[in-house]
Amino acid sequence: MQTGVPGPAPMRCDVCAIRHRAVCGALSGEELGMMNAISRQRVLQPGEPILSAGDPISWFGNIVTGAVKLTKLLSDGRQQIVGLQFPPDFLGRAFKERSPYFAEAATEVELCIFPKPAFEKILKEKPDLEFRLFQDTLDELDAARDWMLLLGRKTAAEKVASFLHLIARRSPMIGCAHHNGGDEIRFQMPLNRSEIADYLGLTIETVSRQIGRLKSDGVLQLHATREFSILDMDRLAAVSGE
Amino acid sequence: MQTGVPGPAPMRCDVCAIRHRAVCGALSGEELGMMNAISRQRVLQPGEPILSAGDPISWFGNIVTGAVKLTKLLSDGRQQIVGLQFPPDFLGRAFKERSPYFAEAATEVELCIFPKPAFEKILKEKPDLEFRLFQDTLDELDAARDWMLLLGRKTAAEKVASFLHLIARRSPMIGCAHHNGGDEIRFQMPLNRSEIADYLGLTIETVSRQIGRLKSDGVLQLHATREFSILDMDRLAAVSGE
DNA sequence: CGTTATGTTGATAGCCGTCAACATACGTGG
DNA sequence: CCACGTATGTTGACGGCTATCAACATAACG
Repeated sequence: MQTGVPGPAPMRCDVCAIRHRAVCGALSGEELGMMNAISRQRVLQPGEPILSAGDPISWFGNIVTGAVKLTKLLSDGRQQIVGLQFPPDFLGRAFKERSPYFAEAATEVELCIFPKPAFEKILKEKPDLEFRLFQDTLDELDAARDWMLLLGRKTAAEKVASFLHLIARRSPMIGCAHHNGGDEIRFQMPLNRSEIADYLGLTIETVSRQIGRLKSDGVLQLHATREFSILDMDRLAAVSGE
Repeated sequence: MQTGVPGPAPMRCDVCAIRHRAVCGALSGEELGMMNAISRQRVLQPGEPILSAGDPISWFGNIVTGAVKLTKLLSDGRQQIVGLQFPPDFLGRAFKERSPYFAEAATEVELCIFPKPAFEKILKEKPDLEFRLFQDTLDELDAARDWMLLLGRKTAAEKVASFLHLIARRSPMIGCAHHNGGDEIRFQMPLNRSEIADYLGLTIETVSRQIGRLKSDGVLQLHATREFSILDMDRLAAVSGE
């Protein structure tokens, strides 16, 4: 049980839900003790900023629960979400002084954070940790390229379907899945309509209309604005283009 | 001087144009000898395929000269260029059995290639090399996210201006810059109109029209369809959105 | 010089953005 | 608990940007 008091707690890592899936999975017992010593828990509310573009980076972190969005802005305010991260993703741009994007809590978020210098020291001493981060970065790059295909070439209908398919598939890992006995996939949407639009390069109105169309087509059901049930996963996949 | 005969040539690396800027820059003399021993030169013609999505990856490479495009396809043939690589970029998806994208020569390309197993062996033994690749991957991820902003939120005019600005800025490094005495930036476009369209998420007609508009606005001049001079770099930057 | 690939320009259509009105959910304080 | 205000989401009408279709021009190449 945790104390609720911030600061290092003895062997907090032992009960950590993402212990093995996060980058920490690359560390052995002793090394984990070092991480435990320098790490702290932090809870963020929806909309709370984590990093601002151009900000000096002073710490890194793992997402324990919740969803974090990475955004970029044009000077006139147009916005694009360039990354959406969930447990057990690593947060922060290593080896760079300043963040190239904004990071913001989309839902309530629990982070396990560690100071940049201390983490970079461990990184230098533990090649396995660096290797793990490298792997994760390669996977992120693959995901970014998949998204470039979506942004550049898919229609609004395909974009929305692709996004819902993505969230539905990953909902158990994300921690937003709801089960109601049947085998339909039910989850709570971690983003509001405006954020979905910013992720897909669309407007809120178009997102709303496309969700409405999928609803009237019987592909999904809305229990509340953010409570989705996918009734026909195959059809959702078919509509998503690929 | 090279012999033209494929296969390892004694100390080819010593005269390599990208020796210090490529990942090889992380290697010392002895290690470079190992790379030299396993590497071969390969020349590709424009349009020649390098990797197909889903293909088993059997080798990696550095781009010595030319431009390589990474593309992804939807099942109905829609295409998106998800990466554009120039000297001294590294080519290939490390730690994955199969390529997540197609790679194809855009111009004539000189590669320095090495077998995957041999390279991965050196990678395991030389943390500096892995670190260098990691850095490059992080930079690629940053670039991919910049492009996501362009694809999702920029207008056709801004997309074309951004792209021309990118090529103009990097033309010296890319090796397509032409100097004609004055300080105007002149270069040979490494992509044809269709490829530019696939990079920007547009059609060839829209690309052509936007280039035409920049021409009649006095921002640039066309000496041939692929010979550009940027007359007003500041205005090009201004039109590109950011 | 003919043939094909590449690029340009014009006319038209449609998808999606914009503007606007309305609906619903949420929170706060009376 | 209800009244009110605000934030979020939906729906409709309309317009503009960009895709599509088509014709033509230019370049590349044998």
